[in-house]
Amino acid sequence: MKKTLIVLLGPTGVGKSDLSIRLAQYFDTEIISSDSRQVYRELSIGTAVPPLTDQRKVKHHLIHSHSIHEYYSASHFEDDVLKILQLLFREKDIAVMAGGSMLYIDAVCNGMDSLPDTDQKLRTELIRDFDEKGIEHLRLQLKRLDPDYYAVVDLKNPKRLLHALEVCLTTGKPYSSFLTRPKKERPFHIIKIGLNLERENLYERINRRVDRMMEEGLEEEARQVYSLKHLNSLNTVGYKELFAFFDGTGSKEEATELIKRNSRHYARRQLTWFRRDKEINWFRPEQAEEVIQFIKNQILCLK
RNA sequence: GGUGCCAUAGCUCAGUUGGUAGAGCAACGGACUGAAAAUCCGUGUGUCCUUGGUUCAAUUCCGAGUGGCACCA
Repeated sequence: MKKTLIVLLGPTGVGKSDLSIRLAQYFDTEIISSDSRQVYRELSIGTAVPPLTDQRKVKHHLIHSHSIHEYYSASHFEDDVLKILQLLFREKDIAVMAGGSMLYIDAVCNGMDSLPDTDQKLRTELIRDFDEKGIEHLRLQLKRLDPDYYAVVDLKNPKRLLHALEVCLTTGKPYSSFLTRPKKERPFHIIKIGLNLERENLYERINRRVDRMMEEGLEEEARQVYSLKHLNSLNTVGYKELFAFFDGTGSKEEATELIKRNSRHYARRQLTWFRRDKEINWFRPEQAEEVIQFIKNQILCLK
């Protein structure tokens, strides 16, 4: 029988973690976190890592599995998850993946085109070029090296330009030549469950959760990694705002409000992304019974 | 009780020498292929407190009312 991956997704703070434990317990399986920041072992409070009591109930994967010093990406995540699933599916028919990192989820469900590893030195050089000469310099280079991608890329988005240039310069081939995007076939079924709430309720939950994080000591957690604030892994809601406070830019209260706002913005971006995916079956967070029933029916159909 | 000031977007406020209005923040929509909790693009959502008057025309000027603030009693 073909195995099944249950993908539980939704905006930040909607209640994915709680339901993921219910599902994993019900289907007697384990949870893979699809969260781009929970992988870092130095971060816990600000990334809303499930409490140890929950982690003891059900085995979790890809939580605290890496260091903020490591270079990690959606593609690494894809590899990691596929490896974990391969092992897990030897014993279980079902696995649960829960989290809200859109690109990471996509990497697992559809795959990413394989690209060469990026050279950190080249990236640093390109960023310096960008800082010194401006975005127009990046555009001109890309126009020459990859006119096809130049025609479709967001020319105002430095990250897109930088990454395409990196690939062009390391391989000597246009970046767009790697973007074949064949949706990769997975050796398992995927059932996507989306959780959502009315916007107002969602925002209230997010705001309350940020207050709770502050009570639990987010400030101290951020202070411990403050000296590393330049790391990409720390360009993260909940930390960057506190770093600004430590730098003397604004008060603690202002930082807290910014964390709330940026979390709300993040939730909106997640919903924009998810809205496009017609494979998602939407539920409310309290509909655990309905979700379980739905999954059971789906699995019957898939047999 | 008296005097003065204020009332415009969800909030803080600007403005219209009378021709139905615009900033910041908030909010909302979108993009997204190895940095993605990142990065980037877009959108004004309004009984201009109520009510009389003047006027071709009032959010704007005048009167009254209501509410708020300050000062004086």
